[in-house]
Amino acid sequence: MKNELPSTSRSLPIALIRAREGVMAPIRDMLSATGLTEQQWRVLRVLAEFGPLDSSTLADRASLLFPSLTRIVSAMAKRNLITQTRDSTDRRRQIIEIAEAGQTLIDEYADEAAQIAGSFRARLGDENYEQLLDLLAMLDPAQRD
Amino acid sequence: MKNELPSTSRSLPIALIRAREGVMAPIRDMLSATGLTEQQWRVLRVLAEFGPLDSSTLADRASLLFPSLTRIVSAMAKRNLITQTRDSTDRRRQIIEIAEAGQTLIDEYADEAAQIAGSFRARLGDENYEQLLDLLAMLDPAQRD
DNA sequence: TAGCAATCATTGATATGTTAAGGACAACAT
DNA sequence: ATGTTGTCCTTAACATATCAATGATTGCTA
Repeated sequence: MKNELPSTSRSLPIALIRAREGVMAPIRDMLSATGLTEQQWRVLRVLAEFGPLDSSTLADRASLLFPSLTRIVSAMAKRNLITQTRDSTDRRRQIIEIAEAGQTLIDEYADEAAQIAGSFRARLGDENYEQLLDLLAMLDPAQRD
Repeated sequence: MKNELPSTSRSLPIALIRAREGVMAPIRDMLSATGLTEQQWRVLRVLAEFGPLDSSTLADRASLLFPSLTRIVSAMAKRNLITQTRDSTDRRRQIIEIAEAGQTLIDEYADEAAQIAGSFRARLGDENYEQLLDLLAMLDPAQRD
């Protein structure tokens, strides 16, 4: 039996890309005022929520690959948005913590970011929004079990 | 009234990224055997489905920005996967068409790609899968109206 | 305790995403 | 026919994604 490729208009990868474009557009508009990239914002968000983290955990929670994280963290440290500390018991590890300037940015833009998030929830409706998150989680390789 | 930022674990942008990772992983595994990138595969898929297209339409249907498309198309033309022709009536435009080698790749891997797509549909169930596509479409800026 | 494998992180190389600027052509008004 | 404006596409510049290779430590083991 032969499987037909779905039309690209009903292709899951393409639908995910387009949805992401739609969601990120207003966020990027907001971020352009901060000088932060989307990924840098994600790093700050995670650090603000969970406190100091080692690189592995941070990479995991911000959904960034290690090589990207290395470069992003290094750029953010130069701007004093975060601090990097070597773990004293295991010098391979690195602890990353949000710095004052980073926390200030978060505080300054949290409201606007929350409003953007809220606008998408409003567009879909609460129930659809929650279900979308649940369905997306089912595709997340980290949560498959 | 104050909006709270949602926890990153229930953040829509992050959920979209992770879902995309999960969906693309097996596709990338497949593509590694072809020497195609994910985007090149998408270009071939669109051209195979719709026939020869001008760059704008192709960019739109493959969800690629123009600068990316320029580079991708140029790389694919070098490998004779596609052909580029200047539009005779409007020399600004370019018509892009799948070439024999490109069509061969599509034919060769269509089954495997369809099976991967089918496995995600099976994981979510038909109904959930369709609803996911519908919800994602609601976030697509091109379909908002 | 010297050697080796495993872990954590960085670097390199190539492709793409993103924004801004530029180049070529077309359509239109004067 | 000329200049202006708009459209289609490319180039440039920078940041990120991805995979592969390498460096730096640690932990284990003979």
